[in-house]
Amino acid sequence: METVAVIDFETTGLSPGQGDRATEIAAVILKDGEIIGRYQSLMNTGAWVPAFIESLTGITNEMLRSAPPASLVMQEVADFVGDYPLVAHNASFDSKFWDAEMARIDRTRRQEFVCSLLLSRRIFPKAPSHKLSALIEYANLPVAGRYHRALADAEMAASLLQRLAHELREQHKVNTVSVDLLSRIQRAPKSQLTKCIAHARAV
DNA sequence: TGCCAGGCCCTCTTTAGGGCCTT
Repeated sequence: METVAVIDFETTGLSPGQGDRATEIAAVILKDGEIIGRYQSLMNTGAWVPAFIESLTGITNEMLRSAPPASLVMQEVADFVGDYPLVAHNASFDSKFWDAEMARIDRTRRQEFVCSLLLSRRIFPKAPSHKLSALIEYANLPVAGRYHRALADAEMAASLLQRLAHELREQHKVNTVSVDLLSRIQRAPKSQLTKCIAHARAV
């Protein structure tokens, strides 16, 4: 598989459209099955973190007061991931925050997102749940740290992505797992999934 | 005025509803 950047945001809530902001970002560069680079930073946007979110993530308003400004962090992480395809667990969430925070520094995303949640639903249809923590346990992957902290979640999403690629190669006999194939699998209707994988197997 | 996420996916579906998943 090509080199990809697996990212994870912690935020003040669920929707940038409703005023929610990022509080932490992590990105890991995954190349040839190994993490070769890590970026992690809290970021100060001035937004208030609700008590529930403080409890969920362990990221407090006090911690963010001394964090670097979001504009600096987003410049750094954008430079760090470059043009590598981005991967996230439930990418519809992270892509919204990525695009919203990038727009604030007048930068635009060029690459596509791959979603490990959508892929898991297709490749591990029998998993009891497709939330990240449940999939880590289901696939017997190591817990990288505290859930709901950006670097730990990004590292676990990266190991999950590798396991999904392994499953495609071993169980579905796909010779070459590419980002393009993953993109097509995550978009494939269930009725066309077998056909999609069979086509990839022949390549 | 009043409400306030939104995309995916299943099903007792498609003229819809509700659960999952992210914080």
